[in-house]
Amino acid sequence: MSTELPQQLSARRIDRPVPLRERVYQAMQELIISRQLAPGQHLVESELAETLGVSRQPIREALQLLNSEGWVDLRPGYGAFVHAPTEAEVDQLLMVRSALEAESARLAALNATRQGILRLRELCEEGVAAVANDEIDKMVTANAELHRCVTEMSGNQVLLDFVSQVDRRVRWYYTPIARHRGQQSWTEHANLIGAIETGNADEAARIMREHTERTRQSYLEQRRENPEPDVQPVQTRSRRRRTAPRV
Amino acid sequence: MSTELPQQLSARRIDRPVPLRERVYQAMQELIISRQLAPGQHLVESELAETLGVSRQPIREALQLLNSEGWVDLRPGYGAFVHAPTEAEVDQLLMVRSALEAESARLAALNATRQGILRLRELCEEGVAAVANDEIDKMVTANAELHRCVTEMSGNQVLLDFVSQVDRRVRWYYTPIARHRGQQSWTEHANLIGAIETGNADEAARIMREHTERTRQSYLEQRRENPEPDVQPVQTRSRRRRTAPRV
DNA sequence: ATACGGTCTACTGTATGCAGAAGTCGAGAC
DNA sequence: GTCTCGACTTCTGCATACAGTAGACCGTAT
Repeated sequence: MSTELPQQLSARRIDRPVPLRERVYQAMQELIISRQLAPGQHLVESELAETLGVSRQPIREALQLLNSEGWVDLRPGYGAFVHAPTEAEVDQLLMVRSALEAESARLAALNATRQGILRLRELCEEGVAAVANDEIDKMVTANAELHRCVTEMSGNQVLLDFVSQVDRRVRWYYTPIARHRGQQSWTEHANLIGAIETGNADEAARIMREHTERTRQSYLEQRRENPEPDVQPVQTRSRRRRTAPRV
Repeated sequence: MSTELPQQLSARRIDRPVPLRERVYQAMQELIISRQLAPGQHLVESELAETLGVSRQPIREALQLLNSEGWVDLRPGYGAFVHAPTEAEVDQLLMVRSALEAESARLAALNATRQGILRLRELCEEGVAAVANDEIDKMVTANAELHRCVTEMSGNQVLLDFVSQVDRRVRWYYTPIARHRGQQSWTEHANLIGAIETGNADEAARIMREHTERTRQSYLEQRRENPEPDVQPVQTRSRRRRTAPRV
């Protein structure tokens, strides 16, 4: 081997064009999270295809994926519908999140690195600052980042996959009412980081558990105050009428 | 409404024909679990289509699903490959399982019903009997059933979904070396049931945690004895040669 | 031989076509 | 007016067709 290409391997392998199904998946997830596609809504493949400018094939594949992650329900023979979570389901999902996040914290305490701790402290400061300035978006972002960082520090890739998936759905359900519970949340984060830093696994897990459990309680309270604000009965099959309704 | 149909609603709604993609999914999962499709193997869509007697479309949809659950890896532009778990990944998956199963036990203890306990005891007896008679299959089945039963008793449907998914994969990875650890396992199960019956949530969670943790340790030991028995390097792209190789 | 380059083929990604199912609308019977 | 029945429409599920690409094979030059 005399012809060796310069060691610029950082040039990164050539980027395969991202498959359409991926981009459709991303796009539709956005549409669902942003409520442009309402829960319960019937997703007609041909409409989506036209809207996104692709054929039905990538749409169908994206729908499969969205279905398997709980964003849409695929009813054989009837098509896809945006998933409409029940109150009980959200609660259950938050419980699962609790368990997984607690485990993350436990493992993170065992695998903590100096850089990791520093990063956590940074994020914590960002969060506190965001609360002080009442910047909701930054708050949410810092919170998500911090939790993700903890899970990454667990060193468990499989766990990271699961938690990411659960968290995305939690954010979808929960974000509309998230702004509360800002102050206390970041004190808890600080305690958590302390426990992780000192390698106190059980303590870290306990704190994380209580932390996420409080989030769940907060959700339940919110729900009790304005119960099921948008509980349109899932229309069994919302066909478009053949002729436009008279105006 | 004078014409009311007899109250035989138990007749159950008409059964839509199960979509092909579902059956393909089932079939392929079987093929993977039974090792007829080896880890790392390239799954050519047209071959599968011909083998199963359907077109590529349902195959592709099934592959999407299998991919999202970690059974196959979809490499854009290169096709589908049976997932080849690394040792680390299996370990990590077993950790996640531990956390989720422990949570199941905790919740089960809080929601225990008389019937549930009875069913658990039944399964436990079956398991003990299977061990006594050295019936591997029955052992595995009873074990799976028992764990599933516990998760069902948790009353958390979301949790049940996750645990089921994780358990299926664990069984795929782990079954070949499962037979060990029979005896002690069922004593632990008995203790677990006791804790659930008395509603001792923390105790139930602790027992389940240690129980599954021991399973993980057992896995690690097995691996240490015969490390990576079938670690064929994943062929990057096993094309079929144009002309059959000369015999 | 060994290296290089062109052609060719197998495979994926995407689009289109077709059949069947299920709801909708309207006309006719009562 | 209300009910019933049948044609129509729209949608999904599945199959097929087409294009682009990446590797395999093979001849040629060195």
